[in-house]
Order: sequence, then C-alpha cells, then structure tokens
Amino acid sequence: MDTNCGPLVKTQAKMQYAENEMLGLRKGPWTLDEDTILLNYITTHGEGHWNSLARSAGLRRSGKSCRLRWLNYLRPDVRRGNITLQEQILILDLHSRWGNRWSKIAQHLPGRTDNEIKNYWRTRVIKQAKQLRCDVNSKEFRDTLRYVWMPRLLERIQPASQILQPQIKLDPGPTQIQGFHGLDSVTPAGSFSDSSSVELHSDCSGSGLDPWEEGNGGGEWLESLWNELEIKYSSLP
DNA sequence: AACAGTTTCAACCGCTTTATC
DNA sequence: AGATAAAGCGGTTGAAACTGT
Repeated sequence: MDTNCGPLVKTQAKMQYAENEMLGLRKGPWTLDEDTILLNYITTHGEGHWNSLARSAGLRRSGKSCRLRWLNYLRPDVRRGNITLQEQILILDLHSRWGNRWSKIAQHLPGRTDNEIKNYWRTRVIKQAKQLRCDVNSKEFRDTLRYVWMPRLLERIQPASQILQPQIKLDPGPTQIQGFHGLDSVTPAGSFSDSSSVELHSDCSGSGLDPWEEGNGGGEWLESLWNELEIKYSSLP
C-alpha cells in the first residue's frame, strides 16, 4: 500500500485520535449491552453515517468501531462457523486472481466478511506455506495451491457433487482443473492461468501435507459445487 | 493441575478513496 | 476546485482459547 500521505492527512488523523481521546471513546471488545444498543438502533434507523449514529445511539464508540462491529458481527446475514470446502476453493482461486483484495473476494462468498477471509488466509494458507518453507507469493506455492491442493479439495467434494452432476471428471496432476476453464477464460493481470502445463519441482508439492485435513464442517455442504461455482463465477466481471 | 507455547480471530490503526459542501 | 467528512480497505495486534507437556 502506498504509505505516502500529505501532512494535512496526518494532521487530520492525529486530530481525530485526539478527539476520540477527549471524548473518552471506548475501545476493545464489545459488551452485550453495546451490541444490543447498536443492533436496536440500526434496526430502527438503518445503517450509515456512522459517527452520528454512534452519538445518537448513545454509544461511546467511534463511528468506525460501530461500522466494523455491525459488518463483521451483528449483521443478520453474517455467516459464522467453519469455512466449507467450496468456500476454500473459491478463496484460493479468487486470491490467485486478485491477490489480497479481501473485500472483493468476500463479495463472492455470501455472508463471509473480508476480515474472516483475511484471517483464514493468514492462519491457514500462510501457515502451510511456512511449514513447506515456501514463499506464499512464489510461483511454486501458487502452482501447488492450484494444481495440488485445489484438485484435492475437489476430489473431496466430488462424491456429493456427482449425485447432481455425474458428468464432472477430475483431471489429476499438473494440468487444467476441469470446471475452472470458465475462470481461466478471464485472465486478469497477475493470474497464472498461463501456466497450464506447469511442472511442479518445488518442495511444496508431493509433500503429503494436506492443509485441510482437519475438520471443515464436512457433510453440510452437499449441494452441488458446480452449481454454486457457476452462480459465483457468472457474476464475475 | 499448572504452566508454556501456539493458534485464532475480533478489533484497531493508518491510510486511501469517495461523497458532499 | 479545494476542503472536509465519511466510508472503506488491508495490515497488524493482542487477548482469549486451545493444545501439549
């Protein structure tokens, strides 16, 4: 991120901080009471204009803090719980296309917040990269994600998917993943869809390590992966 | 049971972008 | 056109929860 900013902006930030300090605004974890107040207020008056909302609701919180609490926690459509296999595939794929554009990625995972996806990426994917001694931004790691881990995830959800989509076949190895051609037809900058014949030489591959071995809410996502992916991808730019 | 080390994730911070006056 | 406010984004932090010894 470009960290250059003018002295005016810095001054504004400092003034905002000083103002918050003077107003004695609360920080840290939200209490049940605060949640209730915020929820009730938004239910009645709607969201937006967060600074004035915070004041009107009688919350000793910054508008920013209220907005974040609402978006990441209190919103009724926020989905909680384990990231499903389908969601994992989506995250991996969309991240390969867009990088750390968390909010953009989150738009394609209904009910998931950018914060949650970002946390998932940092705690699971980056952790795996470290264990494999890979740079998470390296081509090797990205190819491993796409050509080793994503097919594995697909294999896992395939039995359920086959019930509805028996024509789907998984093509193992470092080749195109069937079902993702639609994605690859869109080639944004930074995508690596041009590596369809890539060979994996990195230590990342064939390690036997499977980052998704542990519980993932299996069984609750028996709807068709492909139907879901089609819906998601059809809305991509 | 107690402690240390690790992981997770809610919340914050600094900054940019967008909207409004 | 410029100033200001509000909204939004991505990176980071720290406390709670979890795990291992």
